[in-house]
Amino acid sequence: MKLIQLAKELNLSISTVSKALRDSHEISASTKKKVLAKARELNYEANPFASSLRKQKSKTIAVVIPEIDNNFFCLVIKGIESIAQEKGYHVLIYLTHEEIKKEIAITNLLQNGRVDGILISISNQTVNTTHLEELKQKNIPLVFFDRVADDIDSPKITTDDYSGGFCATEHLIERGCKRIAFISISPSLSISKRRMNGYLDSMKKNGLETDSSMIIQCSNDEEHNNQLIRELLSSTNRPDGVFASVEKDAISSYKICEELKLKIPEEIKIISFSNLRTAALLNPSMTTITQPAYEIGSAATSILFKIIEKKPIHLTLDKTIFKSELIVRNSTQ
Amino acid sequence: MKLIQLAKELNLSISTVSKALRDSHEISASTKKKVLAKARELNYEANPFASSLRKQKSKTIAVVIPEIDNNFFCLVIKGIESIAQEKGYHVLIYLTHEEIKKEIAITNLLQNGRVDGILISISNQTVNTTHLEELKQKNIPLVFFDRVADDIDSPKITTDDYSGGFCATEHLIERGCKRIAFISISPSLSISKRRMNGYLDSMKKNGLETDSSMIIQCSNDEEHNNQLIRELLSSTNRPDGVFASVEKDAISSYKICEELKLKIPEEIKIISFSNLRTAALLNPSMTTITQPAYEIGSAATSILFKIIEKKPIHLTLDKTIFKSELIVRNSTQ
DNA sequence: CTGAAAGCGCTTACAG
DNA sequence: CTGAAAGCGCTTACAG
Repeated sequence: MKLIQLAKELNLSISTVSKALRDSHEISASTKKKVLAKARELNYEANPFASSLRKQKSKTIAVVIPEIDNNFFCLVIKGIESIAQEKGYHVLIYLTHEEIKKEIAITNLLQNGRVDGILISISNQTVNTTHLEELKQKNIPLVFFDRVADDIDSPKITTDDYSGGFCATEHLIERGCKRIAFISISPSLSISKRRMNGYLDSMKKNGLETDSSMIIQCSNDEEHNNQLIRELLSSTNRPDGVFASVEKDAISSYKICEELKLKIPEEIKIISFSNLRTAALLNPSMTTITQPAYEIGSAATSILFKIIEKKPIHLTLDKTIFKSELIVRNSTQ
Repeated sequence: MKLIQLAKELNLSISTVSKALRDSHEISASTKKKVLAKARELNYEANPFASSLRKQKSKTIAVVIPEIDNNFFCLVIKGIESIAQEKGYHVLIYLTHEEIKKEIAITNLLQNGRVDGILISISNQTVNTTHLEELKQKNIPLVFFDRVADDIDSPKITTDDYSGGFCATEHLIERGCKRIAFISISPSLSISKRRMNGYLDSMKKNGLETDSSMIIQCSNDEEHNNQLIRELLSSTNRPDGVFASVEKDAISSYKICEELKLKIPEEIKIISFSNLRTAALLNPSMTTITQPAYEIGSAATSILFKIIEKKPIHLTLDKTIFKSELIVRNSTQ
């Protein structure tokens, strides 16, 4: 079903039909009515590529994330989709699998008009950010969420990661922990640094020692990470508290504790940043710092649309920092 | 960066440059080399809408699913993405939120060339399938997975749902359950019927009674579903076994048992279709029938590409049925 | 208020 | 082997 066919059916020119469909003020109400009716009857839908080519707009946004089998990112996508659907926009999904190489390949694909804007949470290998700078230079609207690139001047939606790191550590200390192991995401991520700084400051404030043996820097090799956690938890001076930056590592820690027959929370307490729906049902239920993932997704998307629509952005929106919530459960009892 | 600019830089016509970029046999090796080098240098990427309009191909597929905050669908997407990335395809995501109205709106958007193919798992409200039939009539490649529309002649990737339903029930009966409550997804879904038939046949085979009070037909109103489960579990002749078709309802059941102080598995046993990564860590760990979600996603996508590329499809692939796995844990001990 | 025509940026059949 | 030209299906500035 093309415009020309629709026009023939109506005995009108394609110009008139096209204008009627976009509700142009040049067209009479009666013509509009006839055109709309016919279009609906024949289920006419404009060819998206012809429209996009002509209008230089894609009606599409891209979401670039490191992984998808993770409740945080799933909920973020849900939030993104809710706003995009409202705006009649399409959503492309790209996974970097935590590889900078893939992230660059993806951003290259997005350089030439395929999308009107990009929402991105960078990979844990992303240190050099020239590929992101290039998007900026091409004036492609760009909004970061959660894992942001500090050196790029674009809106950033995050949670209060320093304070999350600090409060989680304070909580463990209040519950009697003295040797607290911090399991980091990649240390190069600023989100990871902020969480770790919160942890370090809380430890220092309470006069507790931290040494490198208590900080695990995770890589992308899951098995290797588990081995590091296993070694730490089975060492003679093992920690009495584990603070995981991502739920994946908390789950690993639970499994390794079971393996080593370490009792949570009696022998070791566990806390984690997590959006697990089952946190309350775990054995024992897990204390979490939970981010408002859905809200992060929808807020980032709203800001992206402000840029796309060239609306003014309040400076306060430009660096939106959501609060995360400490939910105390039995793993730190 | 447009083709015309690239051509000027190279002192060649745009035809030649275009052909060189697509490795046409009409172009000399030396010219190709020069063109490729320059294109890389200037980071040239063809305008996707111009290409798509001209070639009548979008290099994009759509994934239409009822929800995303669910481990099954997350893993499916991961499987889909792996194949799409390999093929250089883009992936659009659409959520129906279990609403037939949204499903129809989405399929209408996909009628006019926006995608080269569609992967869909239908909403639980989808009984009438004319909107899917229309896609077929427009020759848009279509592959169903998990929640399939039986009456549409398209490839369908599923798991052995009847046998999953049967084995789960047999397992509960072996463990001593006599009154087993089946929590269904929407009854209109064929996947739901198959699971329920497996349940019913196992009950009958073992001479156990089933009455309608033991079968909960879930709606899209989460709170209402929970209320139904709560009423059932607090009734005087409550079940001694719960078989949930989706993990969401199993999680609700766990929570309600806690609320009612019903001990799992002593007073009530629970089994569920589920891809929860934390199933083994729940209190108690949950017995699951687990579907190979990632494989379902990648298999469905491979078949979709066979259709897109007009390769012959073996009849055996057309109705691929994966095996799901019964993983016995403590909730049915 | 309606319509003819140009043009978005590519690709490809055809001419040379 | 290279290039001029048509055309994919729209939208919109312009003419009438």
